[in-house]
Amino acid sequence: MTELPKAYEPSFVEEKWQQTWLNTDCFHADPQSDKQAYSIVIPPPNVTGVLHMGHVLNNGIQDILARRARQEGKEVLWLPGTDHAGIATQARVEKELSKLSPPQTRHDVGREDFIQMVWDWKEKHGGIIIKQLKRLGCSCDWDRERFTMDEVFAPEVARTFAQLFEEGLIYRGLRMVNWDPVLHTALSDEEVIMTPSKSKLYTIRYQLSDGSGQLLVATTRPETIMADVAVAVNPADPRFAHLISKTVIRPLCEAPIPIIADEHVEIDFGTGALKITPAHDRADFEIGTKNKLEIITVIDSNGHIDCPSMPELHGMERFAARDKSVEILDSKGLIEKVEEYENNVGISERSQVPIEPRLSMQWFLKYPCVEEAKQAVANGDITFRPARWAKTYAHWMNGIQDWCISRQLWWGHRIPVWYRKDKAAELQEAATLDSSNASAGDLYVGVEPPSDPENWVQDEDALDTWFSSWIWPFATMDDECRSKFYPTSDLVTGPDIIFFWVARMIMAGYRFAGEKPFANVFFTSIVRDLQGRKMSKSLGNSPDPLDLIAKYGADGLRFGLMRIAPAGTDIKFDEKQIEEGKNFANKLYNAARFRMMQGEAAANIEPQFSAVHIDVLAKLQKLHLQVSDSLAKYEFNSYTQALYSFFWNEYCSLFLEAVKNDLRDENLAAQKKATLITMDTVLEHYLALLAPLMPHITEELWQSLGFAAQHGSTPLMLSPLPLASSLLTEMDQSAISAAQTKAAALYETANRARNLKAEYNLATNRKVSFVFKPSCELSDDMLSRFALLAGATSASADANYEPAKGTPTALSAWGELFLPLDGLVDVEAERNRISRELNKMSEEISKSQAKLGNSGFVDRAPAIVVEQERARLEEWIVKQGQLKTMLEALN
RNA sequence: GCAGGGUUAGCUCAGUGGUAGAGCGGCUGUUUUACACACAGUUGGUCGGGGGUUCAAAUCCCUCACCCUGUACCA
Repeated sequence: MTELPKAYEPSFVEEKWQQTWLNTDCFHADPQSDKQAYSIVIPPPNVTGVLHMGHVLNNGIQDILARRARQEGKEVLWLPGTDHAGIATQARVEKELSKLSPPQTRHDVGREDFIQMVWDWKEKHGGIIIKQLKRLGCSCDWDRERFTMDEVFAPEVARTFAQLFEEGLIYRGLRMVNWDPVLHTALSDEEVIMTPSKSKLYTIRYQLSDGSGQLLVATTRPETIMADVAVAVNPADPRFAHLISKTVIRPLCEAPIPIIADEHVEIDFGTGALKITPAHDRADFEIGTKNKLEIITVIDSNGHIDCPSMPELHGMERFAARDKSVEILDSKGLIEKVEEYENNVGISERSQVPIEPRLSMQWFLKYPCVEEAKQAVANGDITFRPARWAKTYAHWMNGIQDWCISRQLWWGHRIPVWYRKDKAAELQEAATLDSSNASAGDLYVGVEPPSDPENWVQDEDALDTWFSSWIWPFATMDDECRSKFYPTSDLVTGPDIIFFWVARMIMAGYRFAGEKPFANVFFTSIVRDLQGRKMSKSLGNSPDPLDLIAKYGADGLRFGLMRIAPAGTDIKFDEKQIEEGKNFANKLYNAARFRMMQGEAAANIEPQFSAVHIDVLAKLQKLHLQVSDSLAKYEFNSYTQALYSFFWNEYCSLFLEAVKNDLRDENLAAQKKATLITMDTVLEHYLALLAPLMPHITEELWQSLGFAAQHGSTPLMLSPLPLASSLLTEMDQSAISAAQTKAAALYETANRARNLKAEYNLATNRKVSFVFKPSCELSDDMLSRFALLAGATSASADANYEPAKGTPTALSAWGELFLPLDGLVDVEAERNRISRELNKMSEEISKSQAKLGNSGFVDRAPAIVVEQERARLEEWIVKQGQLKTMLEALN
């Protein structure tokens, strides 16, 4: 007998197999293979990031897809890598600098040294997440790991820029952008989170220059008044028509400014008059441009007031300046009223501070291949799952705006643009720069620096991180790899980056690789805490997956999370679920251990199969179908659930309990052989079906149960999937169905017997005997399996059985069932029990009769449904008769 | 404002027109030689409210409420 611990200990086993897989190159993709290709590129996590629950879900799904594809005989590339994450990483290192004494900034260090520091930091702390992904068991081709700034990828980014520039799609210009005053950089619209916040709406009196009265203006930003260049009213507003083209006195930095007419002003909002501050508001900028108004800037890049002519405010932080300017206005008697007000404020995703709309010189991209990208999703060439995300995508694509791709950062891809030294100053002030300037020889744009670098000055800015990740699906591959594995098969990612990443990759794919980047996009759920909040570091509500792996094993974590991952809605994460994953692993381990304890079957004997053997094999065959079906529909929770319920309920609770005696009783050698063969078949198939989800424990058991040895030492992860069609080959369908019916009757009858025992308060292990007045032929085989399942010492069939008065009885698929208790039972109680059952039965019968008496039902319902109802009714009537007989026997 | 999703047992969730389900929890019993990370039994639901379609509605339609998530904004 094999000595094995009673409980499964995952950590040793998991790390052992992770090592083995890596050492034997199991995950390596061969572009020269003639097998069908299957490929996924990983959504590259931030190089400085650590694994969170979202990653576990995301990469768990990708691993299932990749491993299953290998089993199906495909050549699988799962391409891993990390993202340099410009802002996040730079901010991380700047934080370190600020901790020095005295605190330093990147400017103290200088560009080159600072970038070197980030690289050093990346070498030291980066890539933790890669180790964590390996610990999760991810079967990525680690030899092909890419980094968005490595020596292969970086030139591709520059090449992309250069090509788009030449096409005239990239230009530089003075535009209103989202400015982050803490990080000192522009942000794309997608990086700004509109957040409802409580603020105040101030109504301010602007005096007419001619002294004939005042104009009330409502604003939330009195600190920008010094930059007002006009007040606008709606031309259709009769209240103000007579004022248009008059002037009012700007209340701070006093000067006359015109009253203009513009349709953008809402008549019904506020006072109906809008102050125009082109330098500090997006809409005002447009109105200003349209009306050719001056642009006055009074807030600097730090978010401080820059207005020397207002010394009281000059240099103040913007929010302090707001209070101060209200104070000043109030002292002049210019505040009409102050109201509480809720409006949406744009918050920087990165620094969490309100962004400042600011006029600045930035690089922009007009997206390429927008139409193709739209069409691809609309016509199903690229499938989105769940499908509703296609609508979100279409909505964004229809309102698509030019992408601000420059960031005032040092860590990242530096913009590959050089200015002619003698013209640099002039060029950098130009309102618009594009390929026409390059053709004039003033600009150089290219992957390599110009050949005469001394004559050129490179642009200071870096590119938005997403400008590198949008080419990830093809720029990570060399030509050979691309010809085999591009376009990729599936992309698995979160819906939160549908615009940041997915949409942009589609456009880049069409533009640069001539084809869609992937055939399917699966959007995962978002993992939330039990209160429904998004998991975040600041809330501290995100469990560390590594802790969970330590506690429950990577397999347990994967299983538990996948089981609650619905397709389409968010997950509320509950650690209990992960514990169940661990319990399941333990169950599987013990079932395998049980098999190992039985040894091998005698060679010289014919196996004798019973209905329960055939039944479990038929259920296994069905499981094969459920698994392929669920995976084909990307329904990972139903895949997991099907695996769970087959193994725990069908195999362990029913089948194993019904066959245990075959293994114990030495007179049942033929049955034992059948049982061992069946156990081996089920386990072999089952481990393969489960392997994509729980790769470690299945690999371990594959080995210890001897399946690896039988297949020439092939590890499970490289073994082809056993076929459902290889099961029950020698039986026709009707024989299988007959066996299943027989097995179902056995299990159902055993349940009745257990219920009966419980009803009479007999402990599970109380030794009892059952007697049947059979309604069908009962073999000794079936009776002994029944006794085992029911926890009885014996069961017998006796057509002439005369029960003592009051003997507990039940109806079963096998006929009347008796539990003789030697007169221990109260006749009255038994009579009551049967009467209660009879009442229940009568209710069901009348309900069913009413239904069948309804012509609407009989005529319109599908024939099969009506038939079922009739059969049910018939069955109940028979049972009713039996119960009546039982009741009479008691009297 | 607009769009999408959700509301089913105490909890987490399945369930696309035909007798309301699973796991966990609760309660009762069992250390029966694979597993107490277990086994057996059992208790929990006007399927968010209202209306409609239908012989039949958790399921389809309308409406209301509440909760999410996007997205657009008026100072």
